Amino acid sequence: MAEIIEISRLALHDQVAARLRTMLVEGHIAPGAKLNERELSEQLRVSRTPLREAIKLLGAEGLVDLLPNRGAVAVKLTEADVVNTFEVLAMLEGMSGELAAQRIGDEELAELRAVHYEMMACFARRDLSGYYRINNNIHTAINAAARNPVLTATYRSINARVQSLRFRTNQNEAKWKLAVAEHEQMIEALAAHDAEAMRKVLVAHVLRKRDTVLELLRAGEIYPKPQRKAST
Amino acid sequence: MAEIIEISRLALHDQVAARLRTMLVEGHIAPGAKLNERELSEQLRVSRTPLREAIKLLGAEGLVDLLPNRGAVAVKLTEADVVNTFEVLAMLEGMSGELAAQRIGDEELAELRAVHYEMMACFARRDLSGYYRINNNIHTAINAAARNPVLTATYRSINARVQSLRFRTNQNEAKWKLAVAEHEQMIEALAAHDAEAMRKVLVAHVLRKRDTVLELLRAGEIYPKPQRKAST
DNA sequence: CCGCCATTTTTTGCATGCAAAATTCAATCA
DNA sequence: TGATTGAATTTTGCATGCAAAAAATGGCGG
Repeated sequence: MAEIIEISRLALHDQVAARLRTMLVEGHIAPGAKLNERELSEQLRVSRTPLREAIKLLGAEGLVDLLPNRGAVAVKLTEADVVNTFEVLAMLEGMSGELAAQRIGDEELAELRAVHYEMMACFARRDLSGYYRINNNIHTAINAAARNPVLTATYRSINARVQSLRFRTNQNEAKWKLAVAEHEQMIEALAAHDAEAMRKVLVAHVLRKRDTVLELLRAGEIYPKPQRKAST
Repeated sequence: MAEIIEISRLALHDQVAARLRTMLVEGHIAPGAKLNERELSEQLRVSRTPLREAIKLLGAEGLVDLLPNRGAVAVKLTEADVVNTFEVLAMLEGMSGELAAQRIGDEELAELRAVHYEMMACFARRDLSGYYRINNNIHTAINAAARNPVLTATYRSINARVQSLRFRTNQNEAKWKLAVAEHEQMIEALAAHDAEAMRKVLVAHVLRKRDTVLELLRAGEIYPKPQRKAST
């Protein structure tokens, strides 16, 4: 019964890491931009020590590139990086779906169905930001239903790297409808506990998102000229 | 032509991280053991700052558990952790194999075959440590042939978490023979560019290793009583 | 006018110092 | 005797300072 005080119990370097992560994912720090320690430490009102620890963490997560004696820069994914990242992501999502179909419980499925309808409401209203938010909840729920924390953490980490790109894709009507249709199939596959069907639809879903991102990247709408390679 | 001086150009925190990683993987730091900052900084002859950065890194890699205001402890995997980790690992290996079968080149295949025979030599001599070393080279080569750096990095990171357990498994004759037979199948599948066969044999291979590790864990040969849960 | 080298400035990397939290230990009380 | 509370010690977390490396600036020569 001593679980009350858990809020604000986060270490400073974790708070800083979370803050930076958001700034990177939401594009407040542009891809390719240099992360100046002194500048950021003043902006975030912390000393350089926890900031440096946070930056090292983001480096391990693949969100920034760490250059020895030259600091860190926000990763700027090349087309090849995007292809490779989504290749892994598709497989991880596929696996999540496969396991979720086998392991999901009735209550979870009911809740997921409810969230699905919420998403449909957003779609009906053409509320894109709400759609994105709920869509994310659905994928998180599927991941949770797979009952594998290692898988969940791995997926999260790799997904974060392309999250900033996903953020910028403007769904056109046709693609949006397709995505919604795929979500319908997911619910059906889960209800039927059809692992293979679930895997297939999720892989297809992710690869379609990859293509959307690649289109944008090729159109140069995300950033002028890709040149840096991502590491990790 | 200026790629000469790249050795010893590693940052101190990276050297420390590498050193600690080895100590953890090879069991020089026992699972569940606390990582005392002052103690380690004296032992490794560095100040606490780079040491702390290294520890944070290992935390992100899932090799140590970071407890707020209470330092870090070497992860002590529960049975559930082992099952979950190998579940992801099997899939990553399967994917590596699948892609490698599609993408491997003739020279690569020839080299891999050569290394395979080196491994067979170790098997014939019952040279376990040589076998382990070369076995690892083979899996690394397969991973490289998949031509996906993101996949390679992800696999490496997750594999490191169970590497210390793998280290301790004493192959019995029957299992060893089975593993060798599976390796034969891998070479065949790669030569035939049979992606599905490759995936299957690798998944089976990893899951068999999982069972071996689980046996040891259940026998209590690795550590007396598992209690801590791993995070990340 | 452009390029190259030396000097200054900035920035990163590491060490140390100090405060707060946790752990340990002991003394007191039930 | 055992448990509990409180002080002493240890240990973590963060800030600051200093040295080395990189970047920026300026001067010189072509």
